[in-house]
Amino acid sequence: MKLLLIHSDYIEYEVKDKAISHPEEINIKNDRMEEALTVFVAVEKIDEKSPKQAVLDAGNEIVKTAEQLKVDNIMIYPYAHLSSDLASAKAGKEILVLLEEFFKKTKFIVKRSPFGWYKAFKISCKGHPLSELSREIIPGGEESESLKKERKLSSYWHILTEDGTLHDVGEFNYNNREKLKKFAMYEKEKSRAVKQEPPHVKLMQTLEIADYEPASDAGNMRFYPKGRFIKKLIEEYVTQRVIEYGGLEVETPIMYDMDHPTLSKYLQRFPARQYQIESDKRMFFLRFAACFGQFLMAHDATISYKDLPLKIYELTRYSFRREQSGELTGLRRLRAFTMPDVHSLVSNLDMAMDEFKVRFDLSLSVLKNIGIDIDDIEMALRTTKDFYDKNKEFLVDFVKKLGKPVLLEMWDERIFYFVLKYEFNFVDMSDKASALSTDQIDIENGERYDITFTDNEGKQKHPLILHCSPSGAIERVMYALLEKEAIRMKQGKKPMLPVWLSPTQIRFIPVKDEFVSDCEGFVDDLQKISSYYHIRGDIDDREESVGRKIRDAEKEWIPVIVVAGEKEREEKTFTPRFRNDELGDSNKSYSIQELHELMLGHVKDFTQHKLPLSLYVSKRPRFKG
RNA sequence: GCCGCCGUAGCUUAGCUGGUGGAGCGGCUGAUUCGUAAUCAGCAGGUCAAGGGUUCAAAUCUCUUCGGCGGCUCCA
Repeated sequence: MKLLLIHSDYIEYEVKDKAISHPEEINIKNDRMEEALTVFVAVEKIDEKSPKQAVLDAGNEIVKTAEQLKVDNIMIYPYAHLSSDLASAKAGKEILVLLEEFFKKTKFIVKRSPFGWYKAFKISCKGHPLSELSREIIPGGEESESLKKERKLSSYWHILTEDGTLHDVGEFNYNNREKLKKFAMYEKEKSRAVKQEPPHVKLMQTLEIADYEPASDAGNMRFYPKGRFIKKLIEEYVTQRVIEYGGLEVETPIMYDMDHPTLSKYLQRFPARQYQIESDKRMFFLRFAACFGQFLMAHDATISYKDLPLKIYELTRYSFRREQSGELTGLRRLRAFTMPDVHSLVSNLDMAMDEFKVRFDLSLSVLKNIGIDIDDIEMALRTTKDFYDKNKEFLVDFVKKLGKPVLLEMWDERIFYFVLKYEFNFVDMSDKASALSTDQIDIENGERYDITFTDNEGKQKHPLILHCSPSGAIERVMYALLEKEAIRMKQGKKPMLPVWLSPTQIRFIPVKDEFVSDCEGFVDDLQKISSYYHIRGDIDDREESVGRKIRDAEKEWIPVIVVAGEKEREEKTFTPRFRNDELGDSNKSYSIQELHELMLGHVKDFTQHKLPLSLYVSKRPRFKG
């Protein structure tokens, strides 16, 4: 049976002449239905063998679509032209009647236009992506291509534990692994319990980190000074780690010719997802990943096997994906995002697997140091059955490294360009999972881009390519950090960004005007201790009460607050308010030198920058209420 | 993109069944010089997201567009 489903504002028809010698007898010559799913049906030979099954399969498929579209009305419309292998007129009519009866038992209101007549009809199609669908129903057993693919994807979800056992996702005992359960359910069922605005949206605004920009396209954010600074620190940290790992940092264009022979093939598979721009009558698309520039560069390079693994790195600001508008939320998913992407060209699968291990450690370490721990993430491994069977030990090693069970998705055959992929996913308060770090073993693009290296026998070969983002999109890392703090707030704890990411690390509050100059001296002393390590202090010199200034500093999540007056001027020691106990003891006194050492422990491994704001709080504009 | 909800000063918001918008925070001015989460007083901020319609009269009803959120879909 062939179906053409049209989500229509209305469908109306008028019966004209007989199309076959003995058409169905009719009472009404015309009819109309509003807000209907119009189902054009061609009954085929194959349906005659098992009419009931055909009706059941078709009916269920139609119900599924109708529920998705939230329509109540269904118009069944015989339409022979959909098939070249039609059932007999008698069988066709019977099956359509059965189909109508199928719907009479459901909540839907169904009408059927008569069989065997030429009819004039008018239809108004809504025109959204789901409004026109075609389906092929093969009764019993065999499913349509798309269904088959879907089924295949959904039936191979497992939990892989450290002992190497594969568990069924549905039957696994999650016990204390609530987040893994949520992640598995999110991936498999796409189901979620909590329905609310993600808390990081309010936080990114009130902390003056980032905000929506109505004058741009949705999903293109503005970053306020503090947000830009935090983002820069993360960007630089990830870059530094990749360079230490051996990545060669490059920069490539953000737009590419849509007609370029290599790229156009790639694009044709996903035509609707890019921004397109015109320049001198040529059409360009904005890059949606760093791959293009790096692959084109590698294509032109002369590479020896001795150079492998060859690691090329770029931090794209930005990559663009025209995600569906309904998918965009805060910093979680954007249309313009900053993506660190390091590719590694390797000679064969063995080298790929060795390299994969190195990068796994890199990703885990990068995330951990940024402030996202193993407890905050759930891992997914995605691979083919073939790869799994041959390399089970290799995969289980990653589970052991992580120290907790992971979600394993397995395909019968390779559907994508990679044979193996891992992701670290952050699961937020709304049970939504978002991928952060990821790495893939790509066995297609070396050839597609005609990248070659010379092996030790002088032969030209295509490398395999690993695609890794050690942190995931920087904006998404910020989302994860904020969501993590939102969870802490809900538990009644004080939220805080990691010290190295806090724009102000120590806030000095003079009790009177006359102590502002002393505070300037303290900030200066802090800076003089080291010309390399910058501990960022500032001064709240506003004409406000001390209580008020402390309150404001707390609202800014400043890790250390120091009130300075007569005592501090005399003794040069301070009794700071530490935001948490790990930073220091709020009942003890510290000298400037000791405060510096305390802070240093939290920042020494990261990139160093001075305060990106005015030293004086009184001289700062407010970017957000 | 689809379905649903929402959009009042920079921010948070009051405004009942239509009768030309009130407040708190923030900002500015003045007073206060203060020791660990909000000092006091005054002033200035609003084509009620934008545009059209209904009406003597629209923040309020209606339509369209834009933006945000939730769900669906999607996530190479």
